[in-house]
Amino acid sequence: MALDELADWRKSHYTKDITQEFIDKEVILGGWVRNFRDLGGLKFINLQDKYGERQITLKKGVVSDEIFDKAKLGYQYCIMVKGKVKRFDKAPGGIEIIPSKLKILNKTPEKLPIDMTGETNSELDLRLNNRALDLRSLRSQAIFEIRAEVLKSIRNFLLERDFTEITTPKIIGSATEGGTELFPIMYFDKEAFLTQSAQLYKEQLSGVYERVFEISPCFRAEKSRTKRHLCEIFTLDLEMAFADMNDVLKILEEMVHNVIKDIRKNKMPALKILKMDNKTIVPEIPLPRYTYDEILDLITKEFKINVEWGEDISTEAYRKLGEEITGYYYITHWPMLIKPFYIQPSKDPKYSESFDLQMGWLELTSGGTRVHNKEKLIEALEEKGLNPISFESHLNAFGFGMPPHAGFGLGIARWITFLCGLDDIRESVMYPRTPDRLTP
RNA sequence: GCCCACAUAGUGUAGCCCGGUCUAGCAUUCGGGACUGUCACUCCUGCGACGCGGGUUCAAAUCCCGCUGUGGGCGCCA
Repeated sequence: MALDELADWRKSHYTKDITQEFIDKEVILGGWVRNFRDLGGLKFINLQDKYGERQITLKKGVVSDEIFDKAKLGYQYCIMVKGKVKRFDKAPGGIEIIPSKLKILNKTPEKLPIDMTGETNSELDLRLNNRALDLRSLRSQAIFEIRAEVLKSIRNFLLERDFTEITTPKIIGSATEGGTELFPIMYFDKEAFLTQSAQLYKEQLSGVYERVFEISPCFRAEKSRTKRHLCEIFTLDLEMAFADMNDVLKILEEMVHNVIKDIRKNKMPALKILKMDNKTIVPEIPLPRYTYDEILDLITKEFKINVEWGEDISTEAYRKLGEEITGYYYITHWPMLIKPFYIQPSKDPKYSESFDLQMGWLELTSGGTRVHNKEKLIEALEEKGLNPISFESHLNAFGFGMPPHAGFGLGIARWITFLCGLDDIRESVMYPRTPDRLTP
């Protein structure tokens, strides 16, 4: 059977728009077949679009024979329907569409590569191989609706508080910031790298726009094969001038509080689909604060896990911590030894004005007060064994009245993973990049 | 990078330990049929699989080796 042309048909509404006020009105809906049931003289189509679904009902004798016979549909066929909105109490939402015309715009193979019925759970790797299809599933729709709400809520929250959204280069010339491995690329005839963070640029811009944030990708060339690491990550980077760590702690916990409040207010159906409506709850603020020393005490004395002072906390210890402290909490004042050069040391220089925001066993955010004095920054670079010459252009910005500033970086995907109760970070990214996956 | 595990129809699984009874079971998808209020419709019926290569054995989905793929843990992680 030949497919139909779009021709002059245009969608009049999305499924979510069709409310009781539309009764007896004609609408044109378009989308995909989520479910099709043939009862003989009666057929039901669940048409889904980007927002939800509506039931299309075809009763023999009520709709034309032509359209009734045409309605032989498979999962995820792309269709458009012109029809009248009718009230019917037994229909989902009390509303159904009685079609006068049906267009089949595209078909699918008889057997789809992943389960779209909700009957079985296809493996994540298989789902990712067929991601454009998988993203239409109820579950994926819910995850990305929540992600969209998170991003919207973050932007609203920050813009209302005089933050300026910035964009900084993702292609950089030197790989000297330290820490993680970078992806080298060719920039015409020069070697260049994909950026590991917006750190240096956002600091510079805090000396211009005072309060700045950026939501953008960063790249980590680490062959980390875990359920919480990606090679291309999306981070919220925030920096505030005329502020220190305490101001950042406050604004971050307010933001977390607000975002979850917005999700519960606007995305409750999505939370319910993910069975997180009782788990993703608004945390009380201020969030609990522990110092690194207090956490270390707990780990070594209560959990009997050996972590030396000045070491990072092992995965094993974090997992145990997550069992003990289930919600969001801060760990502050990390040893200067394991923090990057731009972090401000505390009064006792063994410690630093730094913090992590944890959710259970997962690290969500790192941040702190930054060094804003050029001479001290040069000293700090040298102490970390880095060459100030290669930071010349960055240091340059610190010569023109750089204000005291503080900030943080937050892993968006990790947060989505936690908010949606997912098992694997890959599920919270539309097209995740891992050491083993470069397509789709 | 290191260690461990797993691989059965389109999808998800049972069988493997203890070789023969497996002509490989089940659910769903898919094909055919019945059905005018379903919503995971129901019922009848049919098609469809042991990752690849080698070995042991009278006999291999089952035991052994290699390869490939996947999963998990650790490490790395501004």
